[in-house]
Amino acid sequence: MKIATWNVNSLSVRLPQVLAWLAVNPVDALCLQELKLSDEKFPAAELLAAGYHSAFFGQKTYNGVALLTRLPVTDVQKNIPGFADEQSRVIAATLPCSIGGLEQNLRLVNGYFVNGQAPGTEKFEYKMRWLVALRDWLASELVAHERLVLVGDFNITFDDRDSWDPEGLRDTIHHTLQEREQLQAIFQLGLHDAFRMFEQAQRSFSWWDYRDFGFRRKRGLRIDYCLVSEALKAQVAGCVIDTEPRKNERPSDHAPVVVELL
DNA sequence: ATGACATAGGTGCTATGA
Repeated sequence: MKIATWNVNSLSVRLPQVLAWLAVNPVDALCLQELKLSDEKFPAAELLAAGYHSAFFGQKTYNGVALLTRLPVTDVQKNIPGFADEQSRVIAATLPCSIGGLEQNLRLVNGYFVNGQAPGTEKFEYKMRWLVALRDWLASELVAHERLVLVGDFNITFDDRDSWDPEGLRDTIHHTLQEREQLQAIFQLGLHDAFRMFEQAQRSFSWWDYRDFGFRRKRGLRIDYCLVSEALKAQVAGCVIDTEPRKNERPSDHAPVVVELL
């Protein structure tokens, strides 16, 4: 079974690219971030015609997340319970699947983590509060769901390998010790970075700035992740960043990341 | 360099992203 995550930076603009990508990469689940549209504008009919059910949590102009799945999901959760948030950043659901030869559901959590702008700003403080709330909620989710996959746009580089210029960008947004400590706290719940379970090329990134030919110059960040719980770790068969869509006309600035579970 | 490029909303420009 394959699960993918992709920050599409406007689903309205990127729908044709999403449909084209799914036609070539018929994953079991595609988790989207930055829909940038309200729920009434979500293209559920077009996706269903392409063979995908949708669970979505939109917002006008900003944010917005969705789960596109071959099979319908259950127990959909929108945002973090108990954490008042005007922004649509999390959607989670239970997905029927067959892993390790057993018919066992898994819990799929899709997050569009807060950007945070810069250390010292109100948005950075919001990012820290949001990360603490997410970690606390994930701890309880992991008690309820042994098999859990957390994917999304994390907006944090885990370590220096995840940045094209770790020295020059030290202590700037996506690179601060505070952000990395919060991400480590999430990993310490028993979640494993599927990408780093395998040998990967140097300068493997999932986002590149539109400006200054960032993609062509390999100046990017790895900020999009697929994490699996302890019970799923032995089932992870691979994890790749698909840079092909970044070569499209009018691309998203993010690339899809795909994890395979056997 | 509070820049660059892209998107939404709206129609000139601001807010936001990473």
